[in-house]
Order: sequence, then structure tokens, then C-alpha cells
Amino acid sequence: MPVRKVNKFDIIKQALNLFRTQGYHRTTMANIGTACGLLKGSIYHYFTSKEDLMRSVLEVLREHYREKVFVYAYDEQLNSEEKLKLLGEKCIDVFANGEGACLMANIAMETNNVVPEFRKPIKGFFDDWVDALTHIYRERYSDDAALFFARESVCAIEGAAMMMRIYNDKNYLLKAHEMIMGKFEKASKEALMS
Amino acid sequence: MPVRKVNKFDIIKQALNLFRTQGYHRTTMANIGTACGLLKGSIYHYFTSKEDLMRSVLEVLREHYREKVFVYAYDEQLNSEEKLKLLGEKCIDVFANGEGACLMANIAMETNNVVPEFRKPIKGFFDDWVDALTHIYRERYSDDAALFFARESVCAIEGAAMMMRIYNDKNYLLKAHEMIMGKFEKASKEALMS
Amino acid sequence: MPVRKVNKFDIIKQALNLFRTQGYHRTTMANIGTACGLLKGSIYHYFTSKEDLMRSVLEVLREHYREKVFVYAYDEQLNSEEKLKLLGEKCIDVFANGEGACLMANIAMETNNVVPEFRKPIKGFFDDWVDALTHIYRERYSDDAALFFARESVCAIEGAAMMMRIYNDKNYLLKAHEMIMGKFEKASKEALMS
Amino acid sequence: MPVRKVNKFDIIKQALNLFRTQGYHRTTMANIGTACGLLKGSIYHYFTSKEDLMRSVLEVLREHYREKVFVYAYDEQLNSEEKLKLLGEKCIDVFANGEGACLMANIAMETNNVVPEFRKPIKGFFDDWVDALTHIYRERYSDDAALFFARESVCAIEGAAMMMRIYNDKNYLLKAHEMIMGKFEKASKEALMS
DNA sequence: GATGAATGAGACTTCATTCAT
DNA sequence: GATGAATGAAGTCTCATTCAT
Repeated sequence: MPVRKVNKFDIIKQALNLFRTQGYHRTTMANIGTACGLLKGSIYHYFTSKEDLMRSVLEVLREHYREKVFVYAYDEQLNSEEKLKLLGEKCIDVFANGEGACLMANIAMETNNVVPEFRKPIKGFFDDWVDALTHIYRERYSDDAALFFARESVCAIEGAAMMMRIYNDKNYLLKAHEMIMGKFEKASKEALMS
Repeated sequence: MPVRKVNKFDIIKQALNLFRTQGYHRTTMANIGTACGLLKGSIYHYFTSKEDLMRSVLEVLREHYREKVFVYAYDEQLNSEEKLKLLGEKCIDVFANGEGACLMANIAMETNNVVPEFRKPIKGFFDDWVDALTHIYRERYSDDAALFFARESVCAIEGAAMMMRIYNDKNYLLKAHEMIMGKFEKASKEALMS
Repeated sequence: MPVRKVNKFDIIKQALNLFRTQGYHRTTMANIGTACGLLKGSIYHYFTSKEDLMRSVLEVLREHYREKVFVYAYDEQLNSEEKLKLLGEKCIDVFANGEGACLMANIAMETNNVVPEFRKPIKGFFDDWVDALTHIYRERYSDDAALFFARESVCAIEGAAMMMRIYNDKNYLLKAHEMIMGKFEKASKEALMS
Repeated sequence: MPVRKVNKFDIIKQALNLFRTQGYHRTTMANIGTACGLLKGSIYHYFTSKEDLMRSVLEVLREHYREKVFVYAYDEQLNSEEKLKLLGEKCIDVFANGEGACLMANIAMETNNVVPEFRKPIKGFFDDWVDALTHIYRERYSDDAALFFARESVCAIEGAAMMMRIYNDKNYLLKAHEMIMGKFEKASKEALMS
């Protein structure tokens, strides 16, 4: 009964969810099919292979972050604190959501050096993130320091996301966010004092 | 004719290396066998299953860290800075070595929520690590603050290990270590001043 | 809205070409569709199945040979040499054309004893061919001998077509044709002498 | 129950038979397994892929002909007629055996231009055959003529094998053999007369 | 008539695991 | 203890075919 049941994006969403929670290798095409109400074979109507699907997932995810999260860093209606706060909160939302964790990091760990195709979008995502933070930090730090702290912040969040997963405790993410905010505010005061 | 080619530990060592670099699912029993000069079937003389082998790997790794790394936190011949420095350097050695990365984190990401058996040794490892750092930090912080900073430090290192892998750049790990050391030394001065 | 993009014959022509060059099993309905500017599903408006399509291809091919090639054997405007020459040349044209080879022989090899439906048109084609040659040969040989040499000629041509394909060398076909012509001309002289 | 059921050669023999009668694409690994009393997966213990198996089949077949058939062409205990007779008879045996036909030709037609890997052993086989016949023919013909007639003979036999298959009539092969023998004997007499 | 979505059987292949030798 | 043969479940992918629109 060939009635349209899904579209490409539905599949991507379901796959994203499964990849995030089960990992790439433990997620089968049948799993993804079931999640969409399709048979495994039908997914090949939309994607040429599992890798192709994953590539799309990574691209969509990157795009999502770029347009819905990192974009706040460049919204000049907001002041720096607000930007940083929004970025952090959005990340927490996404990461801590459901079985959570950062798919980009997961996939990087699970397939890096093994499926080189995935490296580009993953790197791209982290580039976007670091760029966004650097843009914010430049308002209070030198260019070098801004880049440095941006990287440090990403490390802190990603490390926290991992610990959250291991200990099943969302607090790690919240604390990391607070730490980043606190540091930034302190920089502000120091800037004022100097 | 019982010819002994390897022992349990040999297999664990090879498996550890493969799991670390290729991940759990992409490492086959045949891969491990080859690395040991055995056929895959022979591994079952030592371990009842792949999961069983992984469990052993995780336990051995935890033990290794406990005895060879975290132990310095409790070596009262050393002062606090020295302890912290040693811990960091040892971690960098192991993580940044070869194809590197932190197996515990990798496996956590790849199998958490899926192979619950692995959660205990992984959690245990991070507990040990946090405990060791907390022990050091207590010398300059309150109990609560020590625990808090210990967790933060582990997040920082693990996040850096991940970024190191993604960007293929060992600097992340070094910077994270420096940051932790710097923060601790600063705490020392503040303590002196107060 | 009934838009007619192709007709049955278009599909047959494209399918013939693909079956000839790729073989029956390696040619997919999608391949055929693409070659016609259709989607694979649309072919089922014209043919009930792949086998049905192949049957039509074989029939059309047989008809083509009967009307456009073997017909010369019965054209009494021509003398025997001319008939034989024309038949041979036409066959060479078709067989050696493009990726060439004799579809009838290909399909016979690939599907004989497996898709019995195809045997009839294939046999029919070779019957036609042998009949045509026998008709020509009768002018210089006894009925028995004519039949015998007709079969021998077909063997020679088909064997040559196969070697042409294996060695990618059209000469085999030309030499076979020459051989057949030469033998026939010699028969003529002997007949004259006797 | 891992008791040795087959060896590599058993599998090759069964596969050869199936490929010859069913063709390459219609023969599944499961078919081959069943024919050997194995499960399909077990064949991968001996061959890395279906293509790998086919390659072995082609190599074994070529070797078989070289050692058991074409070898007579170089056996100087025999006179020319005997050599040619033996070669022909052996070929008839093999080709007409069972569901018969020449696997080399079958595969050439079914996979040529598609699985280039198979071209080498197939070409090699026909080279061996032509070489053997050329060697015999040189005793009564010039080098050029010997090569020419050798090729012609192979064409005749292969064409006959195909017709045998289509008409399910072994006579084609016998007649082709007789024709070749007759021609050769006639050459002998002409040589004597001149 | 044409399309595109969906199906489902079945293909090749992988791999953890078992077990007789 | 080690091997090599075999297993069987499961995975990715293909493809002829169906059918609502």
C-alpha cells in the first residue's frame, strides 16, 4: 500500500534519535525503519546507504545548531551575557533532552579514524561552536584569549555532557554552564576595574 | 598438546588497544586473535564472550589507573602541586599515546545504556579519578569545593581528550592540564593571602 | 493525466540493448526505465513482468531477423552468392555493433534450463536462421547436406561471435563469414566441374 | 558440530556444476552451500566472496583442461590424428556431460564487460586451447594457417556447444569434431599428394 | 499513463560463538 | 590449549513488483 508515510526529514529525525541513544553500530536499518513505520528496505528509497543517512543526519544537526543555537552569538540585539546564556541554555536543552548527549561527540568517538566521511561535518560543527563563542568572547578578551576560552568552554561542556551520561546526572551540564557564565562575568568586572 | 601461546593479560592488552582505537563494535574477535597470534576461537579459552573480555579490559584499566596513576594523589612524599602535576602528566601520556583517547569515555559513549554491565567499571574509574583529585584539592579547598573542582577538572580533561581526537591535536590536553594546574596554584596564593 | 512518454516498442528497444550488453540478470527494471526516461514502476503499464518484457524482446528480435535479414534468402531477385553475402553482412552488422554479441545466444546461455519460457523464441530464431541458410544451400547441395552445412554455418558464426566478445576482436566474425562464403563458392565450382 | 564436512575443492566442484547449469547470477551462495551440505555462511570460511569462489572455479577449470586435455597436444608418443582425436573427445566428454556446456563461454557471455576479474582466466583458457591446436596443426600447415585453423576449430566447437544447449542435442558437438578431424585428414592427403 | 512510495523476499556478507580433534 | 570447521543470527543492501494519487 504505497501511501506516503514519511519524508526524508522524518527519517533523519528518527535516525538522529537512535544514533544518539544507541550509537551508530548498534542502530540497524530495521530499527530506523520501525521507528518510522517503514520496513528497512524502504529507507533506501531516500538514502543510498546507512552512511549516507548518517551523513544527512550530521548535516541536518549541524545546520540546526547553526541556525537555531549559534545564531544568537551574532544577534546584536542581545548583550554579551544574554548571548552566552542563550547559547548555553539551548545546548543544555538539546544535550540533556531524552537520553541525550551530544551526537557529534558520540559519533566522533565511535567512528573517528574509521569512517573518515563523518569527520568533516563533525569538525564543522565544532568549528561553528568555537566561532560563535569566540565572537562573544572578543567583546571582553583579546582575539587570542577569546579563541582560547572558546575552546576551553567547548571542552568543558563536552566533558560535562559525557559525565552527565556516565552518572546520569544533568547537573554536570548546568554547572559547566554556570562556570562559563561566571568566568565571563568576572572578566567583565575586571575589564571595568582596569 | 597444550601449547600456551599467550596468557589472559596478553589478550587484554591487545584488546584494550584495539577497543581504544577502533571502538568496541568495529573490533572483532578475529582482530583480537590476530593481534595475539591466535585464532578467534581460542580466545574463548580465556573469556566466555566478547563482553566478558571487555569487562576484564575495563577492570584491568581501572586497576592500572588506581595503582599507577591515582595512587600519587595519596603519596604523602609529594606536595600538592607535584601530585596534581603527576596525575595530569600520566593521563596525558596514556590518552595522547598512539591513536589515543580515553577508552573509558569511548566505551561509555558507545555502549552506555546498551550494555549495562560496562557501567560499573566505567563509573568506578571516574569515581577513582574524582576521589583522587578531591583528595588533592582538599588541601586548599573546602570539602564541597574540592569535590566540585575535581569534577570540573575531569570534565575539562575528558572534553579536551575528545577535542584532541576530533581535531587530531594534542594541545587540547596540554592546555587543559595547564589550566587545572594554574587554577590550583592561584588558589594556593589566595589561600596564603587570606 | 495520461501523458504518453513512450510506447511498447521504445521500451523493447532499450531493453534489448541493455540485455544484450549487460545480460538479463544484471539489467534492472530501473536501468530500463532510465534508458526510456521512465521510472521502473511505469514499465508495468506495458509489461506484466521482467520475464514478459524479455519474451517480447525475444519475439521482436526474432521478427526483425525474419523480416529484415533472413528474408533475403528467399528473394529470388538475388543469386545464391548474393543471398549468402547479404545474410552474413547483416548478421555482422547487428552482432558486432556497439557492445554487440548475439542476444539470442547470450540469453540462451544465461537462462536456458532456468526460464523455459525463453526457449521457444530462441529456438525459433535459430530455426529461422538454419532454414534460411538451408534454402540457399539447397541450390548447390543435396537436402541433407544443405541442412548439415546450414547448421555448421550457424555454429561457426555463433562461435565466432563468442570469441569476438572474449577477445574483443571483430575479425573472428569476418573470418567466419569469409570461410562460409569461400566454402560455398568452392562448392559451386565443384558442381560446375562435375 | 564442527566436523570437517568439505574441503575447498569440494566446494569448487559443486560451484562449478551449479554455475555451469544455472549461471552465475542465478546460483546463490545458499545453493552452493546446500550442494555441499553446508550453510551459506560457511563457504566464507574458504572463500572471501562469491567472486573469489568463481575465480577459483575458473582457475581450477583452466588448470584441469591444461593438464588433462590440452596436454595431449604435446604428447609426442601420439601422432597428429591421435592428438586431435583425444582433444576433441575429451572436450565432448566435459561439455556434453550432465547439463553440460562450456562454463568458460557461459561466464564470458554472462559477465563479460561486467566482472572484469573473470576475463583473464577465461581468455587464458581459450589461449591454451588455441595454442594446443596450433601446435598440432603446425605439423601439416604453415604457422599462420595453423593458428588460423586452430581459432576456427575453437569457434566451431563453441558454436556447436551452444547449439547443443539450445536444441538439447549432443550431435552438434560430435559433428563439429568430425568436421575438424576430416579437414585435418584431408590436409594430410593433400600434403602427401603435393 | 506516469509517478513515487512502499513492500518483501532474498541476495551477499559478517561475526560471535561452539565444538571435535 | 589451540585449531579450524561450522553455525546461525543478524546486518546491509537490491530489486521486481504493487498501488494510491
